[in-house]
Formats: sequence, C-alpha cells, structure tokens
Amino acid sequence: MEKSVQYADMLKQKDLKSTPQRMAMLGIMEAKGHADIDEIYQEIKKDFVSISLATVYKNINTLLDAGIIEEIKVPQKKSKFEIVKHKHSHFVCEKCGEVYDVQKPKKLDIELPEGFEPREASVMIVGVCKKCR
Amino acid sequence: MEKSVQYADMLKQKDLKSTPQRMAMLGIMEAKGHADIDEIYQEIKKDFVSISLATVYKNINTLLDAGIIEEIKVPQKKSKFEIVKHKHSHFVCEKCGEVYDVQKPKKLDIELPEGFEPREASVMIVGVCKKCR
DNA sequence: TTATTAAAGGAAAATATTTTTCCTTTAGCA
DNA sequence: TGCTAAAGGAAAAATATTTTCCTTTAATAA
Repeated sequence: MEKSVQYADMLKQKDLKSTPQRMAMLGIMEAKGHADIDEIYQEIKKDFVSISLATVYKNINTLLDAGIIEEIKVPQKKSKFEIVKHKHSHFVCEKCGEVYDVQKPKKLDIELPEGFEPREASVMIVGVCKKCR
Repeated sequence: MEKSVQYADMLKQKDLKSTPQRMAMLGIMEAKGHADIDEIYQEIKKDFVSISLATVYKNINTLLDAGIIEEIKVPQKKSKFEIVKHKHSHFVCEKCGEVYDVQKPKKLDIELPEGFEPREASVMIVGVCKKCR
C-alpha cells in the first residue's frame, strides 16, 4: 500500500482530516527520516508558499497527540520529529548533526532500584558518522 | 574535601569566578540532583532575592561550556541540568516527572553500520518510580 | 589592607520560540 | 451540492532565552 494512503488511514482513525499541508508534513518527515521544525517549515514552503509557521506547530502537536509522530530530543540540538515506526535507537553525529536510526539493543542490563518499573528505554549514541570520518 | 571547595577549584581551573550566585546554583543542582531552569531560579531567589533570571541563564551556559554541568534532555519535559560526575543513565518517572540516576548498562550491544564511530551513549528509561506505584 | 581590573551581576530590551486568537477556507460527509 | 466542524493563515500574545549596558565584585598584586 502506498505511504500516503497509509497516512490518510492513520489520520482517519484518529478523526483527523487529511489536509494537503498535513500530508506534506508527513511526507517530509518520511523522506528525511528526522526533521526539526525549521527544516519542515523551510521544506514545506517550497510547495505551500504561504503556509503559516503556526500551522506547522499546530500539526506537529496534533500528530504528536495522535501518536503518529514522536519527538526525539537530541543532545545540544533542537528536537527532531519522526514518524512512529518499529522501536529503534538513534545515533547522532557530533560533526554534522545528522540523526540516524540504528537497531535497538537486544537487551539492556540496567539494574533498577527495587520498586522502579521500566516501561521503555531510549538510547542515543553520540559519535561520528561514516560521512564525517 | 568539602563540596563547595571542590566547586571553587573546578571554577578556578576554568578561570571562572566563584561568585555566591554561582556557588548557590551548584549547591542547588548538587542538592536536587537534577533541576530545570525554573526550579533553580525559584530556589535561588530564596537566598538571592533580587537575582536576575538572566544571571541564571548566563551561569548555566558558562557552566555547560566549562563542562562542570550537563544538560539532560527528558522526553516530554523541560531540560534538566546536573553536575557532571561519573557516567550513569537516567530514569524518568512518567507520573511525577522526577529524574533518577541509575547505573549505566554494563555493555550495550548495538550493532552500528560500518563506518560509524560511537563515542558515548546515553540511556533514558521511562517508567514509574517507587513513590508513584 | 587597599587598589586595580576583568569578570560577573542586574535590569531592561531584544530576539527566538511556541501558542493562541479570530476569522476564513476546506475536507468529509449527508 | 450544501453543511459543518476541523484546519489553515495572519497577527498577536505568551513564553523562553540572549544580549546590552551599566554597576558591582572577586581575584590578584602592590
């Protein structure tokens, strides 16, 4: 099935409208993998010249609330947003700032104090990517 | 050796002055473990009634640059700041928002694509803490 | 001690970021 | 094709952070 149809379905399930602006935002996140507010805004302006930055923010929040995208907080950088898919970890290059998806650890042997209930873990690896070596 | 003396030494090594405001900020972060800008500001105002929020921000940035403190980006929350000590991981309670230090994983078996050089990893565990169960 | 001086503090302004308001447009549906 | 609630756009408001500019002070040395 095509990506845009999938997104339209996901939106519908949450009683959200499939507007061209919203679909474009999802398309940009899909294409880039991870994008921050400004990247999304600059990119979408190419197709929607008069789109308001407020619309970008409103849609980011709507999509976050719907669980369609998630926010990735990157050390020393602006937050990136990505479409929710299978669980994975992130690698951020300290030279170019690019964020990459990497497989998540098979197991995470962290011993928590008694009484602490983990629900999920996020791992961010900082290093240098292939391009920047 | 006393904590405040240690901090004074660390500041001196970086050619930074040990001002009362700065020492108080370090004391607050020490006491709380993790504190966000507003917590620090509210707390320090008890002792320095007329301290400027700009001073808090300026000192946070100075201490970050000096590597004396670090910023912890917490999912869905404001960043917290903590004094740099031994490496550890974090646990954030999704009920109360409190951040706890936990031991870091003994090893992290993430297979990176060829050419990617990891330097360090940060792990954030989200769950429910003992108090909130 | 006291004098010197660059760094740091405070207040206010400037800038940046995000949200809200209010009105217009449009997607989804009958 | 018309109706209506949701979404978009522009501007204002609210929030967050940084900068400016002047005053105060910590650190150093005489």
